[in-house]
Amino acid sequence: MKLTRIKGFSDVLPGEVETWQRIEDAAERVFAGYNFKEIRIPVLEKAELFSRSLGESTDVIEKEMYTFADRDAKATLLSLRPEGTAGVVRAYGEGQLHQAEPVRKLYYLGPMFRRERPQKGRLRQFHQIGAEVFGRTDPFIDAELLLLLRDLWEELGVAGTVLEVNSIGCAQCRPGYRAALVAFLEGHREELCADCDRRLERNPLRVLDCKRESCAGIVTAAPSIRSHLCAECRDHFDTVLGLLKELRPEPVVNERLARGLDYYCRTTFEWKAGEGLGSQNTVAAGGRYDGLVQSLGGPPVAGVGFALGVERLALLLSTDEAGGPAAPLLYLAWMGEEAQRWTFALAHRLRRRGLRVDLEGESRSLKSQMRRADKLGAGAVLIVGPDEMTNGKALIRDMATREQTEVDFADVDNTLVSLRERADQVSG
RNA sequence: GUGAGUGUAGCUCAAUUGGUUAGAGCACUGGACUGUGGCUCCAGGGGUUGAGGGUUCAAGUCCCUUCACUCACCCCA
Repeated sequence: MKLTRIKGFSDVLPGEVETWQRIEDAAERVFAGYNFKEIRIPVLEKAELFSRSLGESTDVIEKEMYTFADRDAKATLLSLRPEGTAGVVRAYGEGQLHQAEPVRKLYYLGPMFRRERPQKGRLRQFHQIGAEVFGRTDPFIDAELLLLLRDLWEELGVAGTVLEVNSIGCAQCRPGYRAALVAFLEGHREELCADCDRRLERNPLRVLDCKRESCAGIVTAAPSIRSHLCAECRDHFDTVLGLLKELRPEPVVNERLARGLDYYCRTTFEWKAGEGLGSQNTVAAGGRYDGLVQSLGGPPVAGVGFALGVERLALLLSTDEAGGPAAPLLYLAWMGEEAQRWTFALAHRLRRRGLRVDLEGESRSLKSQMRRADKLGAGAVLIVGPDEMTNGKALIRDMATREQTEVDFADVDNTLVSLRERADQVSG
């Protein structure tokens, strides 16, 4: 093939797509139980929306966004969305959603785009399922989101995940902590790795979760975020932890858990996979972003949310490939042009009555048609050849029992429909 | 953006120190059974050995370039 997909963009082929459907179905069920409503937002937005919300100097903005000039006279810069929160926040403010009802629980799913080097669990077009809650400042909603995710894992049969939580403070207390942390790290500057030296300037909290042992050693002695939280932030975090007590597995407080995007405050969390994901092992992550809506020109309402990576979740599920139980297939085997035309019309009638039906388009031996029926997993095969056409009777073969019965053409439709209904009752 | 690894049939893999016409299993198609599936047996189709160049009497094999993929770093869901 000369025309191939572009790097980091992948096809989801039949066989794998069932896993995605399972994830999406489960997510929709769980969201419904928590009274979330779906929102659908554009894939393309003004570039400014993302630079204002994610932070000008984040890697996502600086080097990972697909940004290009529109064809209008002003050549407006547009970007393929690298994440979902900014767009949802924009829609919430623009649609004046807070006027009618300030508290909104929204979810979305769809493709996101970041031009990174692909690796396991990371593509340039990847898919997220996300949730955003507006107008709730209380810690109960933070906990509710985490319980929702836990329910989703349970619904999907995902095991071995670990929840890490932290509080990174608010606009009042974080600057103080940041200053204390920077002061501490400055004292160890020579011992830090080159990456951390850069982090110190750009996002000092990121030094805390450096993977290098040398840096991790230094960081153990660093000032603790928890001791720098203001009274309100500490109360909020303690309440969240208290509400999560019954969560299995119990969350791990990780004071070194930072966030890459600028808009987060207070509660942050990451849900990590135990095995099967390689180094990109965060399945879902999120946190609180109380000032974001207002900073984008919306009303002063609080926000909390998360996003989960569908590809990563699919990697965790693909091992136990329990495909959804599709309706049993009825296969129509025909021989001769007359029978072909007759079965073609029959197939259409049966499909309109809800049956799953298939048949060949070109003449093949009955043997090969039977082989195909078997391979396709047909529950029953209808056989019509020249003999049946002259007799006005068709053969129905039950593939499991190998029993065949003869049915008048006049009764074929109803017989097949009731056969299917009986099969549904047995399996359902 | 940085580093490492891997490219042979649709898939998983062979091919001796460089040596004839690049093989096998699975899958696919057909037949054994002129109108009946799973098992078995037989046969068949399918390859620019990722691409381009070089060395050599001779390259899947050695060298160079390039492309693709994979993993890790960075970053992040």
